[in-house]
Amino acid sequence: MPELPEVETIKRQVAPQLEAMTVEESASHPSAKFSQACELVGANLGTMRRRGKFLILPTDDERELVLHLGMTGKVRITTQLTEDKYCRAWWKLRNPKDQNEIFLEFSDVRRFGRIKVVDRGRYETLPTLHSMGPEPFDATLTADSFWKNLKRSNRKIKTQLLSQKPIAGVGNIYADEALWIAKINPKVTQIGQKRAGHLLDALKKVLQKGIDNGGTTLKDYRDADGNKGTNQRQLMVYGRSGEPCLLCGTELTSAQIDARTTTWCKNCQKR
DNA sequence: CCCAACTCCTGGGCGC
DNA sequence: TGCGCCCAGGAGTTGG
Repeated sequence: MPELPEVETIKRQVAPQLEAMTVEESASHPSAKFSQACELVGANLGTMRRRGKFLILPTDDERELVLHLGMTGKVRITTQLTEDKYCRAWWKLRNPKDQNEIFLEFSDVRRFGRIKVVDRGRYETLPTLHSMGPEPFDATLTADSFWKNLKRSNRKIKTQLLSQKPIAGVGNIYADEALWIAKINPKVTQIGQKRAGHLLDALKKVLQKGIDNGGTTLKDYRDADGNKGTNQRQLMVYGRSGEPCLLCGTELTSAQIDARTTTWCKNCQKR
């Protein structure tokens, strides 16, 4: 499940190869989730950026290609179209300087991913992106602003983190890891200012470590070069239900919180 | 506006 | 070996 570190890793790999390329040809899966891909033909590409778990590729005609990898989405750049029954869209790109030709491919087994082409900055059709909270490493995100944003909702803290509103880019893995580090029970609905600060520190720490390790590969995730990340070796709680807490030895608990498997230590993360 | 419930998808793991 | 069942879960949609 690509979260911020996985999407950031992919962005860093492909952004330099796409810049200034011209879209010559495109094809996509017929589903409305992917079919807008073809609207990009004729455009010249700018610099890809990441916002939360979304990849955004601006064009010189004031539009943007918006990609979301969902659960099993993969992005790669090739010199020849890959034979792949799960390829949901591809774009043939030409470099106007040296006439070199490459393909940008979007593959997604489970089709939870999405491809949109929008006018620049117009994200009304992408509600999560439209109301996305601050980037974790943005200077405007402080312990105080984070705490004030969390206070506005009375939903469980785990649910709030996954909503993308208090902070962008956090998914199930990094949410559980950060809550464990900050010693916060995932079911609490309100936390104090000081604990909010600890949680923000923990989130930044686990996300930065995830980026440094090239992402977490549990099963499906691969970077744009087809390689696995190594952050799965660093996980403290995710996927370790029933195993001992690495801090106190207590058997880790797991339960569904708003239909998401959540793992935590009942001793270290008391209500 | 907020929120809860439901939906989308398919490979892989499991029990029998 | 193979069948049926269930699981993984981010974000869009819908209705209250």
